Amino acid sequence: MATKENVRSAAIEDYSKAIYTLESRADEPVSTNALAERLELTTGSVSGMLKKLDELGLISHVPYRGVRLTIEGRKLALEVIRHHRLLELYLAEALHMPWDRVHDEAEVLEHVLSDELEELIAAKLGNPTVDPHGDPIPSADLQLDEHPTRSLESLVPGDEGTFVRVSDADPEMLRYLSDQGILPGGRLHVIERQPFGGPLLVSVDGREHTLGGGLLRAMRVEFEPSVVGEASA
Amino acid sequence: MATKENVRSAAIEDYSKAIYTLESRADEPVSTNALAERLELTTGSVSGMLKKLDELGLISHVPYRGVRLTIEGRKLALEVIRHHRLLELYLAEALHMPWDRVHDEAEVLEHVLSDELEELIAAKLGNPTVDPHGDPIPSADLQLDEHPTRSLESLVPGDEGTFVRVSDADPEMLRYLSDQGILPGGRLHVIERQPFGGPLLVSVDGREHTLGGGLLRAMRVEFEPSVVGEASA
DNA sequence: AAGAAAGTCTTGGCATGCCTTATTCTATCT
DNA sequence: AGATAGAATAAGGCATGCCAAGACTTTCTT
Repeated sequence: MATKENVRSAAIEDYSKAIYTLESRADEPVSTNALAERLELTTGSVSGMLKKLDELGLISHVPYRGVRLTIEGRKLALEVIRHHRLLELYLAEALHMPWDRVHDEAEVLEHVLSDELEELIAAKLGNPTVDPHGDPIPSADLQLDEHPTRSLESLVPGDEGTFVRVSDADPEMLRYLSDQGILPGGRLHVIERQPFGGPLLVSVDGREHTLGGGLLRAMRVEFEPSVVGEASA
Repeated sequence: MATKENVRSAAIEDYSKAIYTLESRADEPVSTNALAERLELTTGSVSGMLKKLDELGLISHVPYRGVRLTIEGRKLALEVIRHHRLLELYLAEALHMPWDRVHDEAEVLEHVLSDELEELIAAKLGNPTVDPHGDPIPSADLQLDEHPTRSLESLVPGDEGTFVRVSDADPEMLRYLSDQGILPGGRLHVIERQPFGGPLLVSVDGREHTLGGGLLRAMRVEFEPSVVGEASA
């Protein structure tokens, strides 16, 4: 209840964003530890900051049990995520910054983007709904629609869909993908799967590639409404 | 000598920038008081910060005598000024932000602009040399060429030149000028001058205007090489 | 199911950066 | 020399981070 409006700082925004993503991965309270790992801080620091965020009304924190965002907190997180993804797209589209570098840049700019500039950018881009990595951009009123997607890890031979999304966390990975000409929007068929979590042989837009390791976890495809492929092993 | 490289913060950059502009107004050391006023801080804060800037090798500070930027300090100041003016121009040109608002926005962004983004923006703009208010933009290697200009305050009837520059400090003033269609690049003739520091009757691009008060101090004109008007009263 | 070990979280003390106010010092003007 | 304006210092606050010590919880063992 004691929501103090307009208390923001880069740190507070980063915490909110991190809690948001961790919380939506598995819908359960986020642990201090998980947060510390994600933010690359010590648990001590996180613990102290959580107390403050709670006082600010952005989270509800049950000691030793984890935190959840309040409505206010979620709003803040989505604002920052909107900033981030709009900026990523803007940097890529308008300034032709390579997509493996937009993330780090946006990470800083997201905290200083004014509402006015946000609007100008969104308008310039035609109110886009996804960023260069395929991540959905929250709308101006902070609605976020996540399409259901599946990571390549869960696919089996014969599955076929559109490569729509890839984690923006690892620039190397992004650079590799664009070098290979594998880009969101590409049509993807699974040809063969090696056993024991081995690589996947796929074709993307007609060209064959062998993808393994972290790539399988980072890349996600969307199936068409009708064709719902089924995983088993 | 004890220049610690890469120590930057928004505060440090703001101090450097402020010292740079105050120092170049009248070529003499900048007083703690003058700085405090410009930065809207107490002299106590400024005094402490100057000690630190001195230790960082950005200024040389003679207690009770004022400060001057070192080579390093000047470099930092010019970098920030370059950022600021490039951003102002970019916001105005590429995003059509009204020119009375670009200043405040740039004031924040200037501190977080990466070298890479700076380059992309400069390239996009075609390596421009002046910002929307006519302030010169330091080049990539931090050369700044200030053309000699004269404020309207010093003009007399008959003088004629090009309106090239206006202070970006006051949004109201900028809004007023653009409402009147008075924009940098305009051809300006002085028709009449009221006595006792009164207003000036001028024509800009053929339209007559009466300009007085702060406007006369904020607006500057450039004379053509040959036509050097002379002031007297 | 009790107790110990392992894992997780909080607390408290400390550091840094930058600000404020109150006080003291210096320089200069008369 | 004394008044006064300007400048420096001291002491304290807030935000955010760190580390180390201790408290709590979960899990493992028997």
